[in-house]
Amino acid sequence: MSSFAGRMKEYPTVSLDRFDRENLHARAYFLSHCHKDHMKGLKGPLLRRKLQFSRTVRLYCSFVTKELLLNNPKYSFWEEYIVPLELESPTQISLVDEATGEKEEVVVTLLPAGHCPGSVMFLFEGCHGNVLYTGDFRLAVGDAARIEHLHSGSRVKDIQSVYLDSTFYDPRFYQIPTREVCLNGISELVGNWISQSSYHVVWLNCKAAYGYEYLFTNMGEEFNTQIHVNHLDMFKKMPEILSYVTTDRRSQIHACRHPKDDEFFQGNRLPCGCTAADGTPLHIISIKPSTMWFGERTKKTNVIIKTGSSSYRACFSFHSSYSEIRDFLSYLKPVNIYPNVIPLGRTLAEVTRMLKLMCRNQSDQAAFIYKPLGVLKRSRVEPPTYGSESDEDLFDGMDLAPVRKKMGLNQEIKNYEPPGCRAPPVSVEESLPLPVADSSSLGQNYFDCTESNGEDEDGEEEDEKGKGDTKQTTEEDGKENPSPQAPKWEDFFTTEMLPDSQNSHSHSCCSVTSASRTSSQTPELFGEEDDVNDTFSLTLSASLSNHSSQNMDSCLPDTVILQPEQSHPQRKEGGSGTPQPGVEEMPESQVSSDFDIPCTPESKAPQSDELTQLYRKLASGEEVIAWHEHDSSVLR
DNA sequence: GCGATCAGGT
DNA sequence: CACACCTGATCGC
Repeated sequence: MSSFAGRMKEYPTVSLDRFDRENLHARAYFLSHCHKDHMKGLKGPLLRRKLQFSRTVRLYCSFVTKELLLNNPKYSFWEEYIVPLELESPTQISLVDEATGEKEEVVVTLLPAGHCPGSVMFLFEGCHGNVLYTGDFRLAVGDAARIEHLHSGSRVKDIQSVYLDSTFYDPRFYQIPTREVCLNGISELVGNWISQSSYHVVWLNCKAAYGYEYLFTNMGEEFNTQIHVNHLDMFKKMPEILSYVTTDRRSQIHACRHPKDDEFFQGNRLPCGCTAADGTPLHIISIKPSTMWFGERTKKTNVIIKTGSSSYRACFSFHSSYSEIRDFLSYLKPVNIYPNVIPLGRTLAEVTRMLKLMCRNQSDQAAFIYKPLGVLKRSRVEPPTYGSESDEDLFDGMDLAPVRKKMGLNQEIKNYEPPGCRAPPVSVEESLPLPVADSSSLGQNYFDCTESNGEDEDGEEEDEKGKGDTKQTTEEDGKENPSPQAPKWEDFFTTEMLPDSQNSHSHSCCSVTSASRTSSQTPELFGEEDDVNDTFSLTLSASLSNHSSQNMDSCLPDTVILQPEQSHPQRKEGGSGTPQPGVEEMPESQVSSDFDIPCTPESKAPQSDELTQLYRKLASGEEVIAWHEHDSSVLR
C-alpha cells in the first residue's frame, strides 16, 4: 500500500496520489490510477472548497482514470477540475501560486504503468530535473527500453529521481510469473472445467478493485463468452472491456460479487444467485487471483494452486516483482530512488539502502572503489548491504554463498558505468520473431532450485481430494500452450516501439503539445474535448511484446556473459530475453577488461544488420549468452 | 450526522 | 501469499 506522502522533492508544489494535509496547498494534482489507497483526501471537503476558489488548480490523470473516477458520484464534484491527458504526450503545465502570481513551468508525460485500467506513471521535466513518479506499476523485464519518452534520441534520459512502487522490492519476491504465464494457467483450468458441461461454471473470486479487467477480456476472448459482473457502466467508454463483460447471469464465467459470496459459494451458489434454469445444480469452482512469488532459485512455479475440493488460487500480480523492478531501475539508473511502499516486514532504512544500490552514484562509487586497486572485477567484493541482508531470511537452510557471490559480481559490473558509456538504448526490432514459449525447454528451465514460497512445499498440490476434476496446472508441466489468440496486450497498449532512429525532443520545453490547454489556465475551454474521445484506448498492460523469453527469464542462471567477439552496442537493453534478474549484459569493454576504459559511444556504431542478428539471438536466448556455472544446453 | 482511524475479514 | 477494499466499532467534532 502506498505510503507516499504526496510530494516530490524536486517539484514540491505539485501533489500526486495524496490529497490531504500538506497536499491541500498544491498548485496542481496528479492521480496515477483509481485505487483508493492513492486517493486519500480526494473527496475531502477542504480540498473541495479550495477548488471552488481556485482558478488554476487542476487534477491531471489519464482519460481512463477520469472516467473511472467520475463513475463514483462521491468524486463527481471533480468533473470540472479534471484535465485528462493523453498517454505519451508531453504537456506543459503552469504551476501558479495564486497568491503571488509566481509561476513555474513543468512538462509532464503520462506513461502506461500496466497496473490497472488507466494507470500511468508521471514523468516530470523541468528546471529541477527529470523525475519519474511510477504510481503503481507492473512492467515486464525489458519494458523500460520500449518507452519512448524515457529516451532522448537514442539515449536514456537523465533521471534525477524515481519515486518507486517498491511493493515487491524485496528478494523474497524475486520472481512472479509473467502475465502471459499466469493467464495461460488460468485459461487451462477454466477451459478444462467449463468444457465438461454447460452446468460447469467458474467463479473468478476477484476483489473489488480495478485491475482484473485484462483477466476478463482474455477469458472472454479465449472462450468466446462474456464474464458476468455486477457493474459495467464504468466501462461504457471502453469497448475493449465492455465487450467482454455482461450483467446477464447466464454465463459460465462469473466475476460477480456479493457481501456473503463466500457463504454462497460454500452452499454451491454463485454470488449472483444464479442457478440453472431447469433446476439442475451447477458445478462451481472458484478461482481466486492472488499474488504468488518465488525465490531466486525457484524450481517450480505453479501458477495454479488447488486450495480445496473446488477452490483454486491463481497467480496474479498488479505489481512488478523484485527482478522486474531491478531491471527497470538498472536501465534508468536514476540519481535517487525513493520508495513509495515499504514491503511488509521491512523498514524504510532497509529498503532505502537496497535501493541505493540501484542508483547511479552507487555505480560510480563502485568504480571508485574497485578500479584503483587494480583488482579483478570478478573478485568478490560486494556492495555493502545488499547480499547479506536481503537474502538471509529467504532461503534459510540453503547455501547462499554462490548466489551471493554472483549477485555481488553482477551488481558490481552492472553498476559500473564509465562516463560517456551511457548507452544508446538501441531499439529492439518490434518485428523480432520471438520464440513461442517452448514448453519443453520451459520445463527444463527450472533447474535445481527450491521454492522459497513454501506453499506447495511437498505434495500439497497432490492432495486433490480425489475429485479428479481438473488437473493441476503448473508451469513446469509445460501444458499451457500459448493459444494463438490468447492474450493480446497490444490491444490495451498504446506505447510505440522506440524506432531505430528515434530523435525525440531532447528536453522539456521543446515538446509541448498542448500548451494552450494548460498554459491558458482555462482548461474548461477544453473540457468537452472528451466528446471527441468517446472511446479511448486502455492501458491495462504495459507489455508491449510477448515476452515469451521471459518465462525463462525468471529462472535463468545467475550469470550471463556476452561473448566478447560479438559486436554489440554498449548498452542494448532491448529486453528481449536478456536481462536476467540481477544481471545485465554489459559493455564489451567491461566484459573483457578488468580495467575501465571509458568508451566513446560514437566510436563503434554497430552495423544495423549486426544488431538485428544480435537481437534475434538475444530474443531467442541463443548463443549470444553463455551460461556460467550452469548447463549451457538448458536454453536453445 | 459526518469523517477519520483501526481492527478484522476476504 | 502481504492487494485493495469492505464492514463495523469507536472517537471526536
